[in-house]
Amino acid sequence: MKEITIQQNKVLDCIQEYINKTGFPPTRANICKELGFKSPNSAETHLRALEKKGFINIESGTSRGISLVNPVEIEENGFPIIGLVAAGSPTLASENIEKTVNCPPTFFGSGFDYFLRVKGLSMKDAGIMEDDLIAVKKTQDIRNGDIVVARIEDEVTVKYFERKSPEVVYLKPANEDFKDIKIDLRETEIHIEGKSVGLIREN
Amino acid sequence: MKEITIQQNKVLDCIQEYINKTGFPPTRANICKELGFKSPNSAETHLRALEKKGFINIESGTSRGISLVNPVEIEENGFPIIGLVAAGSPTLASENIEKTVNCPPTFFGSGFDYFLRVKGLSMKDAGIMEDDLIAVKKTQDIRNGDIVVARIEDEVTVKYFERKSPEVVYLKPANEDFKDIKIDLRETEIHIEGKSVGLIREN
DNA sequence: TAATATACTGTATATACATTCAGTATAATT
DNA sequence: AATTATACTGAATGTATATACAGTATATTA
Repeated sequence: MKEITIQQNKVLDCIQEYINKTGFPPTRANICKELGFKSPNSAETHLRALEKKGFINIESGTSRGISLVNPVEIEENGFPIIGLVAAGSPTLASENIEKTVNCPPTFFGSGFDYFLRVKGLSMKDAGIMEDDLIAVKKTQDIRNGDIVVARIEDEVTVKYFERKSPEVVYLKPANEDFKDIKIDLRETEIHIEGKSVGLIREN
Repeated sequence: MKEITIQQNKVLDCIQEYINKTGFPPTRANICKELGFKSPNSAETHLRALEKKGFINIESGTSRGISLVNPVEIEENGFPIIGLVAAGSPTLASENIEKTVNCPPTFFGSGFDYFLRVKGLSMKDAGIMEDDLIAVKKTQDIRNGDIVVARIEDEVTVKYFERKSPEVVYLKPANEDFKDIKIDLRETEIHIEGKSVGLIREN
């Protein structure tokens, strides 16, 4: 597998996307339309180059006869595990990523963005134990009773969310040893990083 | 999704196989060759029927414009989910399999064999809640404190395992509302189906 | 009893598509 | 200095392909 040029890579990505979108490979004309080429021969030459370099196969004389040599598996996307550090926002910056977990994006239904490793036992009665991995979906669509990943200043916690009034939010632990956190939005800023849509426990 | 006829099903399978083999959908002529039809219209009418019944989409005026509505995922690593019924051994027989989950075999470290859907809250203090999926590894290598899937007669339960003496085994729940189960091996037979090596919670 | 769905063969045709040929231009090799 | 690869436009062409139309036949439904 030789090196690939920027344009050739665009064509390769275009083929992948087209297949994902439609279920069948694109024609030369389709590729031209997607990438703004004005001649089908532009696509043709790129396809020949990609074939020569081993990225695709072209079935001669066959419409849409393009097949990817190494099809990108739909679940090739590893999901990052982010450590729940006491301070700081859980960012996707690489220095915060413990490792990545290979699992289908639809593993927990509607999709999620990353895993968060839980510290402490404040949610133990919700079945969330120390070192569990919470599947977090980045969203602002939070309802009362949802388990959210919330950030107050630099402190990140996982708690039940409950909005009592427009100004008052409660973050409730699921452990009698911990107390509810009452937040007056007029005094304190709160960031909802996302909500928990699933859980994985290793060992 | 209406009922499908035998011939239509053959055509549907043919499309799936063709895509798996070549990477792109078949033409009417391809289907005819595969299934022995002598007229492209044979394929055409079957395709129209399949489209009408919702099994495929056909992009009009487009060569090979067939796409499967429910593509069979290439589940190389599908693990079965087995319902934990009150009675009976959790077998891998297809009638007991809810569905399969696509995840890497090494997801929980050393490997596992199937998922068991948990009923009841007897292990709630161990963070195992109703409807959680326990990753079960079939093994007899059980140590005190392991969470095991045990079968007594026809009853299957998930509990902590503790062997007090060569003749006495305790199955301990993680919930104060439940009592320890004491088993005298001289009186009662106990089968260890495996032990829990991980957990998944959906939603 | 007429209509509709299934299951085919066989012919015909407009067009969707692959593919070649002729150019232009730039950059990297040899 | 001559190739070779990249990166395009533009036009032309044979054929691969979808798709309609005309039949034949059986079974099911209204």
